Amino acid sequence: MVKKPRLLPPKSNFPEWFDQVMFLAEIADFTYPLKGCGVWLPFGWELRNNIFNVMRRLLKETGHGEVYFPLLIPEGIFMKEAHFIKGFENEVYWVTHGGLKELDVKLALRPTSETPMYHMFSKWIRSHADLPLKVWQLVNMFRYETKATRPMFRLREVTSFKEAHTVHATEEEALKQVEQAVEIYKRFFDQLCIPYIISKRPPYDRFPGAKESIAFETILPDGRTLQIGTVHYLGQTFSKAFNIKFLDRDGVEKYAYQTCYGVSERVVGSIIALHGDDHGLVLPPNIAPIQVVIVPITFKEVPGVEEYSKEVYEKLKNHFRVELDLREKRPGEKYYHWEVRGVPVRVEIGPEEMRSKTATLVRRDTFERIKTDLDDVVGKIEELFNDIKSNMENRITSWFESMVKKAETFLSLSGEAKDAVYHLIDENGEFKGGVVEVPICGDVECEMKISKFVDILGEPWERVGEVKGMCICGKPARKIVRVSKQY
RNA sequence: GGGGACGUGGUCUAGCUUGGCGGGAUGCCGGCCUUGGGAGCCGGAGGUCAGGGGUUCAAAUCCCCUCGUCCCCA
Repeated sequence: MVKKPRLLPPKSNFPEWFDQVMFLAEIADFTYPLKGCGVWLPFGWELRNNIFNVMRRLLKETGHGEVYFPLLIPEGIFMKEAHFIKGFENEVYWVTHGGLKELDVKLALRPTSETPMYHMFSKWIRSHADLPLKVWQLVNMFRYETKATRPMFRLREVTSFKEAHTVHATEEEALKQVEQAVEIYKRFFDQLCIPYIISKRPPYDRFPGAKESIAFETILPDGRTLQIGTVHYLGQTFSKAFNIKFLDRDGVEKYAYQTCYGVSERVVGSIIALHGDDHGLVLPPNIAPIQVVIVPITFKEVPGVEEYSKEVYEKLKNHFRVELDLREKRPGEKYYHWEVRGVPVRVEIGPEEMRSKTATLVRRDTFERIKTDLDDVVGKIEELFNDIKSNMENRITSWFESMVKKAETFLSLSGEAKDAVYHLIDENGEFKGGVVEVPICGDVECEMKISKFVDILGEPWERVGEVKGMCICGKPARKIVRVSKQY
């Protein structure tokens, strides 16, 4: 029997729960007195590093080199591409002073690194043999958000911005790279047990300067969608602005084709938000900072339990990230302590286990207790890790699929609610959450009408079959768009 | 851009109306007792009441300014 926790609000109260769990699980401290900025705490930072190491591995496997570019960008470089300037003019921090002296050239704090990178790319690239160029970095970036900021999800200092940038000789190659980027992100989110949909953003919602923008979205427990990754095909927009040219085999100098793709600490927030429960975090074992915790249950009149728990620790320490909790606290308090931190497996060691040379394993995801012989404990935990991961996947996937619905039509022009709106809004007009796939004719005016009610995510990236149904305007539909409410 | 609310030990908060010893909860430290789901008891540390100025015999409290945070509307 598992008791209900007292200190953490129930997850059904998601905003409160999220803020509290960040604090109680020692992920981050957002009491720093600056809007949109927070402090990563050791446990949270380790979780963040484990998550981005999954990405690091994937990018290395696919031939991306890790780099570091400066945070400060001279104004002249920042201002080279018109779409880009326009897209970021409202949210750039500018450094204007060095000490007391006003700077001759003001400096932007990067809101993303296209401009400094592409300035350097134009120096590095001379011939087709220099291509493709594929680099990435994990850095902080700054955006002067004017809307309400939220820990992990909308920040003024994004501390963990993974941005990859590639340069190619041909459009065909660059488009192939876009597909590879999508594949990399799929594998990344799969390994983190984050469910997603992939949508092609409509032209008016593309990254500034991009020819195509593809977005990964997940759905948070309150039903709103959260963009967790983007892949952009840039064409020659930036190569022309930054003069990224190469001499091709045919002796002709040509502008290169580019792509870029990014994710941020929103993935950390998503894992916390999607898998957590009333007891706190539930983490996939592969990224959990502590994978196994051993809690000895000692009695004054029964000596030897602590020694036995150390024996168990020695058995496990070379296989897992293990913590042996010898603090002088009662077992119950320790259970709550490690549960809120999402430790996947707890090992309880008391007099009974000591006598029988066994261990009691408790799964974080289901609280199920499993007894095992000490000799089998390593294999049993490995087995449990697999079970936990697939259980987490299964239960989040079935929830997620139930949140993505298909509609036959949107709503009539008179404003009368029809199919699609019923899926998103209840009888009282309250947002129910989720995503609806709706057939539309493809005229921008119709999309504009729809976007007065909901946010348009774009068309599904995956091939869709024959499109049926009717657009808001009454004409037969020719494509599908996904709509929702976004963060 | 416009409007509103708030700022008190680490965290949360009472006190402000009507000026008069800054109190509690939680967390932290020490001790006793205990340990199979946050137990209990005793003791203790911890404060620039956001900052500055003003009114007053006296300001967390009233007035002004600044800073910061949150919320609502465009």
